[in-house]
Amino acid sequence: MERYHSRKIEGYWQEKWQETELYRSVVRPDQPKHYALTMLPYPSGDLHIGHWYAMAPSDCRARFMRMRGYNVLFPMGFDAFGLPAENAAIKRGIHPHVWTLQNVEKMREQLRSMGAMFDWEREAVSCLPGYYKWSQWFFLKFYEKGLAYRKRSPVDFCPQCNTTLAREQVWGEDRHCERCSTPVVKKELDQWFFRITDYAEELLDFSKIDWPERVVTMQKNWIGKSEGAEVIFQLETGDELKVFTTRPDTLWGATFMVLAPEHPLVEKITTEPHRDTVREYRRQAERQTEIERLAADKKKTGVFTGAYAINPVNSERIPVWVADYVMMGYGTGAIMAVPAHDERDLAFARTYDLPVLEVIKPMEGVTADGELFIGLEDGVMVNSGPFSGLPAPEGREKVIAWLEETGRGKRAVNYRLRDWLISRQRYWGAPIPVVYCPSCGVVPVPYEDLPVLLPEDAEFLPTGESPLKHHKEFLHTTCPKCHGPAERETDTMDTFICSSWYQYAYLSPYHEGPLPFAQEEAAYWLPVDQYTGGVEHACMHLIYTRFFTKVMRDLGLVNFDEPMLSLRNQGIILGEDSEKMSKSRGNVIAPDELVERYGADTVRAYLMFGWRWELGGPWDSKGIEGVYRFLHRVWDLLLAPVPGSGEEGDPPAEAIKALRRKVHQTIKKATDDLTEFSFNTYIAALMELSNLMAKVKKDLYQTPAWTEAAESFVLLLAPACPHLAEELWARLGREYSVHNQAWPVWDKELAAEETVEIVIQVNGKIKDRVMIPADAGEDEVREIALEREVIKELLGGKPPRKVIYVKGRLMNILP
RNA sequence: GCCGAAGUGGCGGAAUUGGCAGACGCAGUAGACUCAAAAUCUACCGCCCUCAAAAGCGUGCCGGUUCGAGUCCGGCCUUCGGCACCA
Repeated sequence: MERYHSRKIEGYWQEKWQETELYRSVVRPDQPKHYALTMLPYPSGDLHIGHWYAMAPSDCRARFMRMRGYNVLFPMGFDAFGLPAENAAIKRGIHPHVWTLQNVEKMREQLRSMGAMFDWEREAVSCLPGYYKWSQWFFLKFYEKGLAYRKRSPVDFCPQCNTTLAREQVWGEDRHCERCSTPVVKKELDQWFFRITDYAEELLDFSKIDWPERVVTMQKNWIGKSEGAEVIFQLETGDELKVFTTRPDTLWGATFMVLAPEHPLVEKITTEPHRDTVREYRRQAERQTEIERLAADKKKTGVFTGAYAINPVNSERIPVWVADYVMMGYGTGAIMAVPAHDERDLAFARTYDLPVLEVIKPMEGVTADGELFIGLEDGVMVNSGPFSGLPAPEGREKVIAWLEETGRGKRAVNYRLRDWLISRQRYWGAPIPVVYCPSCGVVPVPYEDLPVLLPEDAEFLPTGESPLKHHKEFLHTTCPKCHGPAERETDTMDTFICSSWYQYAYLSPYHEGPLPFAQEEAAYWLPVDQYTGGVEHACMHLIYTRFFTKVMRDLGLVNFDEPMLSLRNQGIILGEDSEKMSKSRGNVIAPDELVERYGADTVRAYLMFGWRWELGGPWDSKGIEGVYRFLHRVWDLLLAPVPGSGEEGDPPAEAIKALRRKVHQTIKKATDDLTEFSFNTYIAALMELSNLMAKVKKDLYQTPAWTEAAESFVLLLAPACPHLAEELWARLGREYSVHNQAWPVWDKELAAEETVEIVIQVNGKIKDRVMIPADAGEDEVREIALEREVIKELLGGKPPRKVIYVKGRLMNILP
């Protein structure tokens, strides 16, 4: 008999699927829809095993939903702008455009070899003008709504990538670039920002989405909401100094003020005798942030300005200091220091011998850790004038009310989240559609002039300035308003903008018309039902795309609040040495070679079977052999005839029952597991069924029970191994295509066990096992159990004190 | 330091959510087939003691709740992620 030959059948069916447009997804208003989406790849030119690990199980899930009767949209595209293309150009002299499109072409082929149900008619490539026209369109809409603005400020700059970065793209303690791991430096630049902070509060609401707790927590931490009060301190110079505090109940304990070195008031309020030291300190601080932020020895330094502030609650005169432990970028860039109840303030006070005044005492029964009551939120206010004696949480509210009444402050909320810096000083991105006119100022490019085309013939050398700046024809333009000479913005947009709306682009790629996507498609498919991808995007892409969708809703483009209703993260496949895969380590697993050797179906099934999907782990080249053997066994099991079958008498009724039982149990298990993304146990269940089928094959081959088992098996296998299932389906004489069949339904009665083994415990220890009818009641089981020799002996003729019975599982007898 | 996730055989991992710990697979051992090897098939496969059986031990550690704990509660330890002078 012909053996399982993966390469032959996979190529054949991939062509057939394409010819018959099996995976075209079209709007069918009478059918429930399911929009399954997996994160789009960057076209690096090589699909690696991580892509497979993300996409193949996602495809399996999408196929499962399709068989369950949903009209499924499962699109694919490319996040095609970005640095590697430009770097390749610099290094090897290939134009980014050529490099990228070649890579897209290659990866398309690699993706096809996976046998996924992607609808290629909906493919979108973000570097094509028909796509980035709309990325620019969104910029203009954001600008119109006041959500895009230009501002000069100290920003993070990656000296390796030669561009500024968003706060989200700066990682780790050493504040390195997310792409190249180089530590970033600060630069004072004019940059475009998106006002994501306007949506901070709404982004904290996760009630409408089923996302992993992990991602929700990371986003909550990232947004970093803290509630408290803004308090106004009068300075003796007559200036007002605003500070943010989460602890207005500790106001009476404020014994000094601290300004960030960059605080605008510093220069103004510093008195003559202190001017030189303060200036020197500021210079030092500035240098330090640029040179080495790593100095995490946390020694507090600062200088006195000579100025004094008046504490609004008790009119105490308190000194104003400058210190670099206060950051300009958070709150107001100034704090009231309460050394008695804040660790950092205490360290500072100890260093410079400033007074420490205790205003919160532990509640009765609670003892403070040290001599002071640092950081804890409960306690009783003391030394706080009329508020003394109040519990601290209540005090906070009362003090805020009092501040508001007396005009000395107000309730305030602060977020850690910063506005999204979207300017990049690179060539390979969508140009920011703005013109600078000497007489009209900042002028947005009119919608009808979109796209602002990226010129092909730029010099993309990494100078730290945008290459477009040196492209004269691009740079020089006319003002859309006054038609006088003007200059274009030469920075391009962060590629995360392109990926913030790609799920909408797939609906009608490169859409022509007044809006970025077709409304009739949107009305049917949106929002995304199931999103899958890596957790590393928790605080970047996944926040940005939520932000985009909320803005789109406010623009009237969509009528929902969240882009993706459900999200699942896969883990990471490591090299066989348990290290992260990398070319330099030489531990990279190439999927193309695996497909060549084992076939796509084996690779798919192994990626599902080998690990818990959300965890991932090290590759095991022996493990994939096991799955390969399994698929070979399946082939022989379903296709190899049993010589002389059907000749000798009736098949045993018990075996038939057992087989049917297993089939229906497996249907249930597979259904539950795929619903829950438990791919490994789903494959294991198929293996169990095939093991049983192998055992009973010689007795039951070609009986109706066998046929039912065989067909069910193929249907259950179809989402995981689409090619093999299609081939088996055809060879079993069924009509094309297996992927248009309905998912099998399990029959509760057939799946039910007739007899079950229950465990008999005495005092919680297993002493005996006995088969009982599954529907036996407690009394019946008790009778059987107490008659067992072992149990009788252990009880010594006495009646048991107590008997616990768990139906169909166990009986625990206490003597 | 704060937040989160995870610790189960030699390995990847199961365990209907409080009820037979180790499904399924990898690796291993023995056997069958073979001149031989590979492939395939069959059996065994947590630890300890034992010729064997029985007993005993066993889900990171310590304690608790319970007839019964991998699962629940309290306290630790380790690993991996995220955040971090955020006022």
